[in-house]
Amino acid sequence: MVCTMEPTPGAATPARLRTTPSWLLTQTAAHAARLVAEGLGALDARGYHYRLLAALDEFGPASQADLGRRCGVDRSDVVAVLNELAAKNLVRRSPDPADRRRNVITLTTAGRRELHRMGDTLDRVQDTLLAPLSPSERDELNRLLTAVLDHHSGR
Amino acid sequence: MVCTMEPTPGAATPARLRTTPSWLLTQTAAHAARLVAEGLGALDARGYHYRLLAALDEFGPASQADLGRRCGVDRSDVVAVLNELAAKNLVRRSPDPADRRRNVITLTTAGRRELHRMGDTLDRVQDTLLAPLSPSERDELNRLLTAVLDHHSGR
DNA sequence: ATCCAATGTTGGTAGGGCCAACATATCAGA
DNA sequence: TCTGATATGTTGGCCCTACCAACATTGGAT
Repeated sequence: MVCTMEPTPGAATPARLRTTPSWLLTQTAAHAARLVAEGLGALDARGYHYRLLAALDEFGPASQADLGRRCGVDRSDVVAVLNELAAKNLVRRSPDPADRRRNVITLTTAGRRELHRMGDTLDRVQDTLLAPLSPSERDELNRLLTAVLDHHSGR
Repeated sequence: MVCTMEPTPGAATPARLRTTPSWLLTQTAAHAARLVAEGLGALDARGYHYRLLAALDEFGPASQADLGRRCGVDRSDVVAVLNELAAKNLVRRSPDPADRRRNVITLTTAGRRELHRMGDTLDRVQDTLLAPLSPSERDELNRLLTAVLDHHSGR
């Protein structure tokens, strides 16, 4: 879905906007989000799902709070996403014997399989997104964005 | 207020995410949006308000449909934002004698003044956002984002 | 014991980005 | 000139990401 409400061709966008980094960033991100939504949507998933599955795959079983911290997802949102993932048997949620406050979230085999499928479609999405950039330009973009991101994070 | 639900320091973010352009983009954009919201919020405004005012200032009076097309804002959202701007006397909405379907939206003196105030705070926001980048890096980022944006737009 | 911190949950909120439908008005072609 | 396709302003609604507040339960530290 999403047909993007971007400035329509034929109607010039104000220069004040075109030259503002925050505008460039949010507009480009909107395109990225749209493409990601389309890609993951075909797999009946959203960005949040991929994030959590990726963290589970890379770091192994974890508590919900850990997952949220790693992926930048609020605790309350983690709950909802995990409910959905668990309903599809992509993860298992079991109480942590060592700390009864926690749940241990484990990636299932089906979950790992889905993760890979999502990863593949996301790879294609990146390519579509960055189509106009050369490999070195893509690297440079990644570098700059990472710098900004690191700066505004805990570091 | 938005305190950003970013990956918490101490908890590593999955490499799969850290190296994915679309993730870098949306996360950075989230920071940008947060900073913009804080800045404009202090002036009791939002991004949409700035966009429309900027277009009016740069291109003069326009119809609502034109404004929406120029700024990438849906017609229905333009209505709401214009209601708010008109309530504050920042714009005037009058029927177009030449085409009775349209309204002619005009920037008022107060509107132009507010626009400048917003522009000033947004300038500061850009500086905060891009703090870790050198001037040439900022230019490069702008260039790359513009390329991606142009590619995915009407061109 | 006590108090503070962390965890999982529920239930909101806000902004940006859309869509469908409608009445009214315009315009181009038959 | 009649007519069907289009454009415009409006209303009402939906979704996703990003948060926040509050609460009960469980751990930890003192």
